[in-house]
Amino acid sequence: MSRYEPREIEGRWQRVWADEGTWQVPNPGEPGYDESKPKAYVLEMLPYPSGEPHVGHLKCYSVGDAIAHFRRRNGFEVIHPMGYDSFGLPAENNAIKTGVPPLVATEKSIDSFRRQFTEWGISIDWSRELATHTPEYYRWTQWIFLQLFNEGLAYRTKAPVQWCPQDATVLANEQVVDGRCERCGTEVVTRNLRQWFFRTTAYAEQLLADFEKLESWPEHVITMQKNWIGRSEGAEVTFRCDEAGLDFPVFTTRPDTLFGATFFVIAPEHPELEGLVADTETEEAVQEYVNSVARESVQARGDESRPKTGVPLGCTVTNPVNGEEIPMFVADYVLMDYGTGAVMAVPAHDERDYAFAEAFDLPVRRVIQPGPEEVASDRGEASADSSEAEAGAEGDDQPDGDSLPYTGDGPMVSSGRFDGLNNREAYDRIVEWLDEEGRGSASINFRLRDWLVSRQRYWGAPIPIVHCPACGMVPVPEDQLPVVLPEVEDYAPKGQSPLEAATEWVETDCPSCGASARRETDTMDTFVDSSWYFLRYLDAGNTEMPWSREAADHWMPVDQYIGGVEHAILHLLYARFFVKALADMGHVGVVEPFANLFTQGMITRDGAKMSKSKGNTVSPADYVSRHGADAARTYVCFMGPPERGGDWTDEGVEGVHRFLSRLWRVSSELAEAGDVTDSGDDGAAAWRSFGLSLPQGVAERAEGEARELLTKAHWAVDKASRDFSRGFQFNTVIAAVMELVNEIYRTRDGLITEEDGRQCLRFAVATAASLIQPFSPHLAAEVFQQMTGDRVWETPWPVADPEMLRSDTVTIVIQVNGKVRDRIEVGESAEKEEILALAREAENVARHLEGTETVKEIVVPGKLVNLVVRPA
RNA sequence: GCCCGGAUGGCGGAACGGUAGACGCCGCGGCCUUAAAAGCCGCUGCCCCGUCAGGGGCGUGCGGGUUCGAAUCCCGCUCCGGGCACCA
Repeated sequence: MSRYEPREIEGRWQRVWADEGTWQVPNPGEPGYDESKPKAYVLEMLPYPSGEPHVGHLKCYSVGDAIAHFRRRNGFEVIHPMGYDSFGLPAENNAIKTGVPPLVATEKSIDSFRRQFTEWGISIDWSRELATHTPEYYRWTQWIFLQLFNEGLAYRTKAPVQWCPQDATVLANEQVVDGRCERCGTEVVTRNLRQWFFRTTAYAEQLLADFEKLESWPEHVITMQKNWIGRSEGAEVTFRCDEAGLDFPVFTTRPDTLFGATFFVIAPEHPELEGLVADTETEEAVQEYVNSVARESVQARGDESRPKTGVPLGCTVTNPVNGEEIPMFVADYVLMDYGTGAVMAVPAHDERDYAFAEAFDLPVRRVIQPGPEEVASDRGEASADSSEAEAGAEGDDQPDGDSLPYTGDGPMVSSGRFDGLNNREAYDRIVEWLDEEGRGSASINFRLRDWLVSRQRYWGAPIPIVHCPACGMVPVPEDQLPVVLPEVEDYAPKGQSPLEAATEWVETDCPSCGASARRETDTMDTFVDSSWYFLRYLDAGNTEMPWSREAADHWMPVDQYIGGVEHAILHLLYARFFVKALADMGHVGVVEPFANLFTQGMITRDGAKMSKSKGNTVSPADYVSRHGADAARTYVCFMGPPERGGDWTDEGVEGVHRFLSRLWRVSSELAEAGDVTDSGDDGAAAWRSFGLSLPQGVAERAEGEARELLTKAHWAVDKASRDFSRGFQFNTVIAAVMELVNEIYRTRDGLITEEDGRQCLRFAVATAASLIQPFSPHLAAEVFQQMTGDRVWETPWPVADPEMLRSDTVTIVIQVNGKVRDRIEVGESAEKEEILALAREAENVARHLEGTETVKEIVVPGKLVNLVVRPA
């Protein structure tokens, strides 16, 4: 007998699918679209094409493809496209190192990705393929930029920004991790530069609120985004500096501690700082301090544990609640880009202010006493009496609950007419009072900042703006798009865009007045490209617009999005922002792009993340050529729950290959044993119409092993269907099919010799093929055709017959005092009394009941009996 | 520090509060073969009693609790992984 040759089988079916365009789905209204079916948009995050695909890609697209197949066979019209996120730094850095232009390296890599996706047999609608580096695509990226610009959602401004010295470009906040560049790990520094931003903060509230509109996202991804957006409620309060004639608003989440403010701190980047100290004796010291802070890396400055530093400014502000003059400082623990860049310092009730007060020997004034619970917990009777409070605050012999800084709740002290009130109540009252007095108001602050989108790099979409000496910033007219990325000689980053060197391209005429003007030379962050690609798939060939509203209305939102958790914040947040902005402009009808999100876990090797430097990488191509795509794909889905990671082992792939070989072998053996047409045309017809059924009479006649095999097949269908829907438990779906194949082998010898037995075997084998199809589509197609003459991908997902899931007898476990002592077989509908009687008779049970009296009898029908006894 | 995950045989992992360890890997034994590979069949949590048949005990990171019954629920920890963090 011949053996399982995956390469041969896989190539053959791949050709069928390519020739017939099996996975192509037109848009509604076009020929071939089935309006009667519900739609499903199944999408995996598009790959960044660099070199060859790795196992992470294999897993992502294997998982996504399984979902796509499952949806198709459950009656959905499934759109499942593919593209490439092909602008980006790695290709550019590679160009600098090797001299190979980014375009050349990128397109070579795309070819490799496309070839491998085909060899893996991923069911992709190639008619919708896109690559973000092509002018056909980035024309529309530029178009969206202009829409945002016209809406005031894209703007250019000078601001302190994060600069990566290695990549010589600015970075978005989201691209700075622990003060280092997300890409290259270099410590970033702060620079004051004129840059382009998208106004993501305009959607901060909606980005939070619309989590409600999602169907199913992993909870931890939502949490991460919520933390990133970082909404906090509080109040904005104005402190006035009379000497300078300036008002300093601050944001505080604790207006209830206003009376405890004993000093005031502003950030080194604060715009008023320079003027405030100009021509004073503190000017020099302040200047020196500001310079030293500017030299520090973002990481060093972010270190919470190091001692507080700062410089007094020699002037004061007035606390609006009590008229006190409190001294001003500049200190780097106050950040310019959160709140207003200035804080009121309440050392008694804030860790950082306390540390600063200690370092600079500043007064600490307690304004909240420990609440009742705290008092109870530290046996000292801390006086809640407001008149005595002052004494307790400065004492250095305080017991536990009284220690400062105190961040809990309790009654107010030293707070004028708010004394005695609980601080939570005082919070509202103080805000009300501030509002009435015009010295402050309730306010909400977000951690989220606007998205810095300009980059001083080459390999990205040019920003479609022209700078005219007369007209200022002029958008390139839509009919002149795309602004094509020019070729340059030198990609090396020099702190300004390499596009500056393309003088012929840079020098242009103002679209507005015709005078000579210069093009914007910064390019866009590549996250801009990937923030809308899922819309372009819907109408990929459209040359009039980025997508038609009808196409978007039909297919959006993405029903199932699949990708790595590493994009939990950046990509997903940006894409959500884009869709909200586009919705407000009327270009799409949904406000959330991804209704359901699935994040797959990372595959490791020898317990470690794969990397070229560790030499533990796995090349999918090697395994595909050795064991076949089906084995590699099925293995990554079998390793464990797909949302969790897993460690790659060669033995594991071989095990799956063995399982697939067994299925193939029994199939070809059966094909030889009897012609499919033996079961008549109605055999194949039955598959088409019922999904899963046998020729007339066979099931009814089946007994013994034949019956057991049919039962197992229906059990597998039921189990697989349930686990598929239950959070994509692919590992147990595959295990169920393995069990079925094992049962086929157990019963094979007895059944293969006669016609009915062969029918049952054929049924079981076809069922196994049908169930494994989402993971091993080639082998499934081969086996299913051998068994039924039909095409498995055109066959509905099978449904188990409830009659076949029932068995006549059930095993009842008998416990005595919770310990399993025996098992009995009883009729399916046995009565409680009958079961109990049989249970007591069971040999081993009877022994354990000797010399005892029964206290309680628990009977779980069809499952177990627990006899609770005690010595008589 | 705060917020999420996770911990089950030699390994990856299964188990609506009801037979812990499905399925796979590794290992061991048998069959086939001149031999090997491949394949097929079987065994495989740990310990103890028994010649066998079989029986008993222990066991899901640790300590408590709820329950007839807990890997699963509750309380308190430990360790590992991830995210956020001078955010006022």
